[in-house]
Amino acid sequence: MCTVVVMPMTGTEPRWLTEGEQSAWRAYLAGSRLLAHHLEREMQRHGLSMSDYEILVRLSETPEHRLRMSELSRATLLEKSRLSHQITRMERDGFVVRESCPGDRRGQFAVLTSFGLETINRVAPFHVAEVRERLFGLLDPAQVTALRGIFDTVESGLRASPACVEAESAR
Amino acid sequence: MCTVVVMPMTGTEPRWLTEGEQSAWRAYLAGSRLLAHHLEREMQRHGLSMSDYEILVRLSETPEHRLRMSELSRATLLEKSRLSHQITRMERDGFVVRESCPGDRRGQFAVLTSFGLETINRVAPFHVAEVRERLFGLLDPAQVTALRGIFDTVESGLRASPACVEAESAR
DNA sequence: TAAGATTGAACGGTCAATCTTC
DNA sequence: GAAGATTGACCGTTCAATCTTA
Repeated sequence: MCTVVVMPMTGTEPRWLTEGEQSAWRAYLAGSRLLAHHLEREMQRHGLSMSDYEILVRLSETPEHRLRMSELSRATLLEKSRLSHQITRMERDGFVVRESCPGDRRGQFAVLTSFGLETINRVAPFHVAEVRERLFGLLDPAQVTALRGIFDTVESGLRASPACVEAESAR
Repeated sequence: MCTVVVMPMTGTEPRWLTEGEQSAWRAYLAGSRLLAHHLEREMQRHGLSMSDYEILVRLSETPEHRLRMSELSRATLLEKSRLSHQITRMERDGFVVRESCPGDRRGQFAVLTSFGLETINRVAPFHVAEVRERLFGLLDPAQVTALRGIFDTVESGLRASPACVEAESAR
């Protein structure tokens, strides 16, 4: 919940949210927060954070099981310094290794280890089951379609904005 | 993005997400993450974090501009130890003060200061404008309704689950 | 000079332990 | 013993500075 009061709309540029928008906003904030916390806690039962998991997924989806740090940063929306710390921890835990990049000596690859691959293959079904149990299993097809439409729109809007281009530079 | 691959459904208990679910899930993860980061950054331009903001809102909505720590914890879904640290910082910054509770000597109130009230009144319109620009201004009425329905459902589902009752104890 | 990437310090969140009062 | 709340240590994220190669 992050807005103050409901007020009547005054024209083409309303300063407040309508009642419907306000209740939608509060539902979104509460629901998405609870869902994120829940998935994080469930993931911890397998010894992973959601960041760990997402990186394992991204790497496992590439043919060579490897991705440049900068590409991984863009794919996951993680700031590059955060990703660097993250990969350091995952290297310590045996999920990935770093390899230098032949064509560009500034570049580094994050490469999935066989242990990392085993881990993602083992854990993924549990995670999918959670997403199904807590989200898609509760929604009808129209809601699934709406969910996609809403957040595709939000994403496009933000990617087109100057503020986002600015934030790109950190990735 | 947090699921592995798309596979055909096998019966009543599908182990994977359908293509439609998968694309909805990825859109949600990307869009909600970008939106949260954007709102956080915009809020920082006013010298507040989103947590600061939410607490100021909650306190400003009560008649006496005060709330017990435990109530505030439940309202914001913040773990009680996190809330305690948070209020310590906000007290340092002059937004709130702590007051002991007459009827229950274990209890503490977080109380909005006049500076805190001025701050929320000043900042709220900017925040509402951002939520409008980045979310509701891009959606049609049916999408707003769907957003509420989806996350009300998610919230109800999680609140009813044993895992959530367990997490309650930290609040 | 810009791009790719890393580093360390500071900050915020989490966890377990603690303290007081009911 | 349980409820309300706090504390300090640890861990992850952010920010600014840095380093290397293009």
